[in-house]
Amino acid sequence: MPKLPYAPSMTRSRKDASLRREEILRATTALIEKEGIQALRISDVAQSLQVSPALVVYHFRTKEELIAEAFTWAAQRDLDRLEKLTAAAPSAVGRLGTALAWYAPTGQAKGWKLWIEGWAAALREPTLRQVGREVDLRWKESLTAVIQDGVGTGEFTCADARGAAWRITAVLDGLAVQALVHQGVQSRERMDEWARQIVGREVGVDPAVLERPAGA
Amino acid sequence: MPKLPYAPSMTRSRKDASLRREEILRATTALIEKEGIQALRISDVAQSLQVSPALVVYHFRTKEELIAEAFTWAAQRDLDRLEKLTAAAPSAVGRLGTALAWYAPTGQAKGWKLWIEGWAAALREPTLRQVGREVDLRWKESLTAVIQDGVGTGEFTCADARGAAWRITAVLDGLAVQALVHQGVQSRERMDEWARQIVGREVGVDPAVLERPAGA
DNA sequence: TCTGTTACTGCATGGTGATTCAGTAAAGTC
DNA sequence: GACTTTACTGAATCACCATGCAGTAACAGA
Repeated sequence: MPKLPYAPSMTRSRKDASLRREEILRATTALIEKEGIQALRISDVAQSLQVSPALVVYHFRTKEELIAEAFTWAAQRDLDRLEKLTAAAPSAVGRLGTALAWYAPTGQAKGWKLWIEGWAAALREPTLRQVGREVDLRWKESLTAVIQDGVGTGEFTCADARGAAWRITAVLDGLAVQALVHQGVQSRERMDEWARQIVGREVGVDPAVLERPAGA
Repeated sequence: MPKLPYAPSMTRSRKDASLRREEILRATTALIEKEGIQALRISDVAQSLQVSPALVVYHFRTKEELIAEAFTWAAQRDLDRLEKLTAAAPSAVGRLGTALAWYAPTGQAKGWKLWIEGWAAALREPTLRQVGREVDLRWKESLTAVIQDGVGTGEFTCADARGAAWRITAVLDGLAVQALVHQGVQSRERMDEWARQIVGREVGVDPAVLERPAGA
């Protein structure tokens, strides 16, 4: 990361605080995802938005606060998308398949590096641990709801929806580690297949029916 | 972490380089485990051994190098222990059970925080990624060997030992995240049970027979 | 158009902590 | 016991950034 000196623009731009805050949070998460928390400097965030470092501090009192809010923001974003996605599909099978297609580490969700960073940081920072726990909980609740729903309609067979959701979550986390950290040993297709296999077992359906739906 | 000034001792101690290096690596991994890579300062390592910060740099040219070697050392250590443990048990079932008892995140292995830190760091540092990959590989190979062994003796039923080892590894990683980062939602017993359940399914045995053997 | 508020900037400062270096002491060699 | 090698130290140095501050420009309301 080259550190160019801050270059002022002729005319200052000025934005509504909430817009600016969101911009900054988006930039921050992007940088953490690319370079890691270690390497995150306030001046990098500022530079990527063409503003002064002092502005970042103006909106977020400290760097720590910035990081905490960035994770909170990213979590909210992912969860909202999950809920939108699962709301869309007509059947429980479709909902589960769509969720998997997005959130399996082989899927479109780009956020896994961010979460791996987050895990490590949460080991130390109570604030981040709190955020992590809430996200994790909401995620599992959404998943539990989908499973119970499927059990209700007869699509799934599962004695313990909550436990199943928990186990599925754990498996996805573990797959993320394999996919992103030890990447390269297994093909994406095989990993996908295994994820569906484990999930299929949990809810008592053929893994094939969980293949990514056309519309997702 | 209080930062006391370095206090020289009356008489200098002087050790063989390889001993000193190992001491330093042990101290480094302990500190990373307790406080995280972020917080690791060379002077902390030095202080915990009652030596000068300069000595640490004398043995390891830079902080980065120190960290990389610390992970390598810790990995080696864990793998050696795994191999010793699995060599001891008489049956494949016993070996697998023992390995699980140690390396499930609910077990005696204290290193999981270190590895979570390592995953995040490996996302950026190629050296660490390399180390991680090798450990992961050796771990899976040991596991594969145990499984194949069990298949040979008729203790296990498993069409794809390598795949099973991979999946078991992924599940353990995921459990580690749940246990250490989102800790507290599930009891240790239930997590253990689920781990054995998943492993049991993979190798075709009743989870109960994988319960921690008496001697482990 | 004046006035106040809010978003924003440039610059300075201060703490931190890795790395350097010039030297010192223990151990080994002959 | 002189001489070399190796482990080790204390005291700088040096770069780096987060944060503080004193002011400036945009905008809103009257």
